[in-house]
Amino acid sequence: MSEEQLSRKERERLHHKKEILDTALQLFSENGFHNVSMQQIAEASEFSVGTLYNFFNSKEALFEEMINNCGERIIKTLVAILDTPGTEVERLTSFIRHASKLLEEHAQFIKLYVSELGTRGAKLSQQQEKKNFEAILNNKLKQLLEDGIHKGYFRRVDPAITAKAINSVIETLGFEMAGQFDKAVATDMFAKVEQLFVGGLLLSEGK
Amino acid sequence: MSEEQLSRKERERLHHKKEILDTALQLFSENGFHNVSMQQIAEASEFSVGTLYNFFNSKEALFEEMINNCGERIIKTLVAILDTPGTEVERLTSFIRHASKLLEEHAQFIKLYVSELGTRGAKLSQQQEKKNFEAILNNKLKQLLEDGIHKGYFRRVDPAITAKAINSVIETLGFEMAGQFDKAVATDMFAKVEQLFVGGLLLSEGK
DNA sequence: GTAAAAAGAGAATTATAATTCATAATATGA
DNA sequence: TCATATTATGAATTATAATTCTCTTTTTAC
Repeated sequence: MSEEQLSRKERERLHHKKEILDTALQLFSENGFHNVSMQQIAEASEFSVGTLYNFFNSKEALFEEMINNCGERIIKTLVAILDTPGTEVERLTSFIRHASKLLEEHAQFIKLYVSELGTRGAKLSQQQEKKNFEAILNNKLKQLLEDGIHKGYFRRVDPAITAKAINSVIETLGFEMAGQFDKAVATDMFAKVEQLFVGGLLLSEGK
Repeated sequence: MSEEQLSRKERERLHHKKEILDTALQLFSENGFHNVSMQQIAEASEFSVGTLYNFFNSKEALFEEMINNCGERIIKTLVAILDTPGTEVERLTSFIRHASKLLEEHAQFIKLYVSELGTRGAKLSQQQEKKNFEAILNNKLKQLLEDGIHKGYFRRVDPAITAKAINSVIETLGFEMAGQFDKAVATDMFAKVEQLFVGGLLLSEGK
């Protein structure tokens, strides 16, 4: 009932909403929540301020919807990668490699997420559905590491901290690259991350 | 001429300034730059708004001075630790261990720094002295790792990325703990970070 | 003890930006 | 084609908060 059965009108409305959200993402991630006005979003998206309020109850609501929207998409992709069949080593490797591509597409969002939810997180997550994207990912990765250790692939490090470490680096790199993404540089960096973590964790690795 | 030769009045003034800066740090790091008004800072520091403007030209200026103030102090401590005599292994270990204590003292600031300078960094650093604290630290750590690799202590990982990884984790942990710091938890976490990195980097480490 | 200077106070001013709302344009269906 | 309903518009309203400015209090120096 909610899949294909949308009237042209409804589809159009949804499309307009998406346009607004995309514009907002762009602006917010370049300037931060407080440095972007509804006016600016209106101009950039070629709608009027009134129309924005037609779609969203408040600037805050617009922001939250945008965050959830993007976060959902990204997390789905990453979780899918971690759930791929294969040994833990292969999956970890694949995860790090894919992160590079994902950063390319979502660098803007990641930057925003990290920088706004530092001071905003508390308030945000209390109110609404408390989708803590980072936590979901951390858990998933921790599980993978735990399994890998059990099966004797990895050294006996702490899975939780290691998961955090891996995610932190990825986030930091994404952060740094946002705005001036260079595919070659990114690929190279992530190869080094892979070497650092996968190499550092493997029991077999001699030198 | 600028060390001890300050009149009581000057010392007092400096002390007042410090009080304001401390209050500001507290408020800013709990709520973010835009969610704290000069009014609030005035009330919390028990001065009037007018007096704040007596000390600082603008809210922006107050913020920047606070950031530089704190950053300077922290970076000095960390660099000192990295410059301590001893082998690279010892120094890296010591660095990670000290980070825990440092976080305890400066968790608030670190949180603020990370969350505000994401969207603000560009503007800020262009204008003024461009003291990029993170970069300084990263370089120092990178150098240490490079030396350690040369001398055959560490595996041949990429020093720059590894430095970034270590700093990222420390930052992330600091971020998470800000506001609800628990010494025992912190110590434990950093022991695990140490195990992960120092253990993972050492060539000798068999299991 | 008093006049000049310095520091502090906080109400008034100004600027900015979120939100509302009366009006206009557009689409729908008979 | 016209009446109605929907959607879009952007100027007007309102709220908030930075900054200024005049007045008061305190300190200093004679």
